[in-house]
Amino acid sequence: MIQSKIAELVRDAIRKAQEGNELPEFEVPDIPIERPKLEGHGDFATPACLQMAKLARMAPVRIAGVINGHMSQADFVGHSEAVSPGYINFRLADLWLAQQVGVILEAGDRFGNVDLGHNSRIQVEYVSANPTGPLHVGSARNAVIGDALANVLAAAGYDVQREYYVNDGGTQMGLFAESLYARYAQALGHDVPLPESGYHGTYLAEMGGRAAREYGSCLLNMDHSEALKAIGDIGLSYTMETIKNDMAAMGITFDQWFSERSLYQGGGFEQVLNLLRSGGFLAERDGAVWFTATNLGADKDEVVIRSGGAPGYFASDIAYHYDKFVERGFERVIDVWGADHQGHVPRMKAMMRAMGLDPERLSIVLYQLVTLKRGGEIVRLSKRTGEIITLREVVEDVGADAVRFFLLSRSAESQMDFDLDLAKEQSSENPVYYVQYAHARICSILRLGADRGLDTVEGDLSLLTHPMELNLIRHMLMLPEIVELAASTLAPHHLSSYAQELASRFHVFYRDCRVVSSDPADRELSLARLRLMRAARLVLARTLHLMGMNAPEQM
RNA sequence: GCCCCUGUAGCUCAGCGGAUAGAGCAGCUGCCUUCUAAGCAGUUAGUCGGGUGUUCGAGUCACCCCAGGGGCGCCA
Repeated sequence: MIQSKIAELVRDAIRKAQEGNELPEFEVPDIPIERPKLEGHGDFATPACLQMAKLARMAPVRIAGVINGHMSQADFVGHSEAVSPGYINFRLADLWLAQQVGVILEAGDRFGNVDLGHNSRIQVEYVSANPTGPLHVGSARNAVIGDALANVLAAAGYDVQREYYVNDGGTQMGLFAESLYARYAQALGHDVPLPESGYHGTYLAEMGGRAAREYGSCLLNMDHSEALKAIGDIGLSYTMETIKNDMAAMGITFDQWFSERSLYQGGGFEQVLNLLRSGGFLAERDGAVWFTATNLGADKDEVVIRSGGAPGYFASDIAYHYDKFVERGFERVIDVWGADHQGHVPRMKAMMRAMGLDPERLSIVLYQLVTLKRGGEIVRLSKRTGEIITLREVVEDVGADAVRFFLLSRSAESQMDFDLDLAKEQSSENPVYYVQYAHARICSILRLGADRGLDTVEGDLSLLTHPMELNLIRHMLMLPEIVELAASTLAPHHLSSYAQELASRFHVFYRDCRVVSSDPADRELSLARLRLMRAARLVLARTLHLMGMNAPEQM
């Protein structure tokens, strides 16, 4: 990346200054290259001289002046200057910038890629909501963050696998089966009450009716535990069907749907237990088997096998992560969790240590829960009581792209309100359309160019000298930095502000620069600008796709 | 009580230890005979919750306090 090339120039200049005795000898520290906030400060700047003042026993400005005096020429640097209080500012060369349009076009869909991952295998596990009903809106943030993260990591050079963990075992699943059985029996005219703590949503009554239609009364004659097992599997297939559809409505597809039950089907679970036991990480207490996480830095121990003999959820988590790292060999795993599970994180890290794995290989991205509102009123959600707003409703109401953009425009750790009424009202004012509109406008220009028989390949890029052309190109070139930032900090929200700024620079360009001109004298400039448009479209579309959004050709 | 996250413009939020803290929305004022006005330009607006430190330099790091959210189950 260009930053490292600039740092190299600076290091080189320092060395020359030292050889010429204009600077004293000292160990040269790392040279930070940053993006100045103010446009007047150039494209890049280094505050290195501020840090070197002590080492050199000179005023920072003087150091900067000396170093800048020894700066070598480079095709990408148009100008560098030393300024008070001791910065060296760099401005990219206009011609070099213009030529980058060709570089972007050549890279095509790969523009923006960086090699952080060296093709190492990484898994992103997200959504993973209990299969006890349709997805509710709360899962939307998880889905959007996880999916964009997976996209960004792929762009950053990782071999990414997307996974949904299906909690098809455990207590909640049992309750679900009992509740559905009641609804099924009711649909057939039998007065079977819903369990006290069961699921009361209306969707369950519909599922009961469907089961009654599809399977008749045959389950009623079965042994009750057999019938529960059967209705549970039927319900599971129903919910997985809707969950997959809901995800598809958001444009999300998983590489694997991993069944919790499958963890107990081979001998894998016993193997992991033995591993922990032989490491001395298990203890019996009150008839249950505990994972002694407190010995590994966590604040609490955790039950693995309940006193009734059934494995607890943490047992599944252990076996599941063992499977991820050891059986399937992922080098890194990212779990996307709601903040209501944050207390669980230290035990997960402890588990990694107990299994002899570097805890750094497991990253848990926590996002704060979204407070749903309707006309300013907080909407409480619970699948059990049936108070539920489904993800599908919201997607159909507000639109998948708007939901994605909104949820990606804030960092995961920020709490946010999602007012469903407001989202609908504002949808025409939503920034999502601002960005997509820019893309549609570019497409419109390209269409006109094609109509006039102008090609988009031959243009002479050196004709791109207008400040707004260069302003646009400057920002297009930042995509790789954004990908690197988002991937290394696991924070895909950086994409949305980048997209907005990119769209803004295009709109300003559009105002000032006519692309397809009817004046024959402008033909060469038109061709050059059409190439620019093709590159701009590429970068904008790539950014939208990284966010999981569509890049419409018309609006 | 203990642990985690958050507190930045009227509202919703960006902001990798660096220069004069930004955007969108809302408000006000202008701009369509030429590639989409879902656009552009101008304008109003901040003790960065409060305090003390660390540093050449703090919205950013540390500690304390205040406020909001979440967690502290043989639920997941």
